[in-house]
Amino acid sequence: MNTLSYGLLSLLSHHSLSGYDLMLRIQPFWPAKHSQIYPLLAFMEKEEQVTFELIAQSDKPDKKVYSITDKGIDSLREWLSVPASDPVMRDELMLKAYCVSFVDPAISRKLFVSRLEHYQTKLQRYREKIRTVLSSEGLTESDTPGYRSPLFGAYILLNKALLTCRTNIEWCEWVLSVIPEAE
Amino acid sequence: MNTLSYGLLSLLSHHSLSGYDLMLRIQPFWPAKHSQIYPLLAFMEKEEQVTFELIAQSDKPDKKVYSITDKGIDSLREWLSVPASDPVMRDELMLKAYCVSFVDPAISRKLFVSRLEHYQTKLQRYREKIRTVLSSEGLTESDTPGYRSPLFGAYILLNKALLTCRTNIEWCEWVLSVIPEAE
DNA sequence: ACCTGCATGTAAAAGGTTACATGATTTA
DNA sequence: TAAATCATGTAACCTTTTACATGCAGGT
Repeated sequence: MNTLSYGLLSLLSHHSLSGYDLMLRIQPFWPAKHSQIYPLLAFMEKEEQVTFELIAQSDKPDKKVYSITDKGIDSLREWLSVPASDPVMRDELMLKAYCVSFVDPAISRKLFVSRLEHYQTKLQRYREKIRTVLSSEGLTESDTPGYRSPLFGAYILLNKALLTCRTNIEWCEWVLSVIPEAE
Repeated sequence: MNTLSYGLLSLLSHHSLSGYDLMLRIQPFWPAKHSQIYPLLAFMEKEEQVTFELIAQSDKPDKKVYSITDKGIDSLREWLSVPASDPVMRDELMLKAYCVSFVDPAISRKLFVSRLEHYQTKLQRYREKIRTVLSSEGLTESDTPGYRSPLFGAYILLNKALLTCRTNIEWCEWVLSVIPEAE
């Protein structure tokens, strides 16, 4: 049971999901490929942290829908009561930023322009997401789901994503303002 | 030559450094242990991206001080002209945040309080760092190093670190304000 | 016809962490 | 006296990515 497996339990604590859906949903918080998820789920099932039900589908391939067990909920509670380990961030742009002076400003600008676009696209997606999540429970954008609401976790995470995106956009724009257009 | 090796070249483009120093300096941007750095440096030396000089020390252990070669500078320029890959962030707290409703608010609060303290400590360190970096070239806090200044990279990175720290502090404080003190 | 999405899996390779190994000096 | 810092290295282990493998449905 590593961090990723607790992440899967965390997602399953709200809804039952297929391995494929789990893979898609965990991306923003803990990037992982299906090749990592599927064997982990098999292991977690053996450990009785999750169970699955085979769902036959006619239009799409059949799927295994996983649910958290009572034992899984216990694991989750225990995991929540120990402090979270430090975040790990690896960003190639930070390594490049340190030595941008070695190339022409036009080349440097491209790096930050494409990153800026990346964050602008993400911001759009998060904005839409927060609307759909809130409206799913009949809430508007000025409402805050209460602590015991099943939406609470998603809500605070989406707020974090929005704040982070905006900060990154701000930084990219500032960097572009201090790199000359040409020399 | 993977991303970490370019990161080492990036650091070496400014100063010659020992493996130990490289390990310490790359931490904020691309966490890596010495056990990963030393074999990589040996490989990079074989590839003629770097050279090293054995420096005997009396008070401390002897060290290998690495320098970037002309071939290394060429690699760096080429690497800078291709777009940076997407950043990868893995934060256990994000996984926990999604299911905090499963435990008592007091337990949840602890998670965010300790993370808040973590970022406050980091903010202090970055504030000191930016002062020492700027004053090393006789600049004050209102000055911005020019694009071709050897300080430019460090300066934009420290600004990013400050912005990110402040955003994270803001978010932790907000989360603590929406988690009840007790139920 | 070809690509994308849905859906599951395995195998090999690369990347990263922890542990083992050594040893002097300084600080608590 | 115990721990931390400086300094380098290897070996074992775990995590993550890439590639291999299959197959149907729907859109361009």
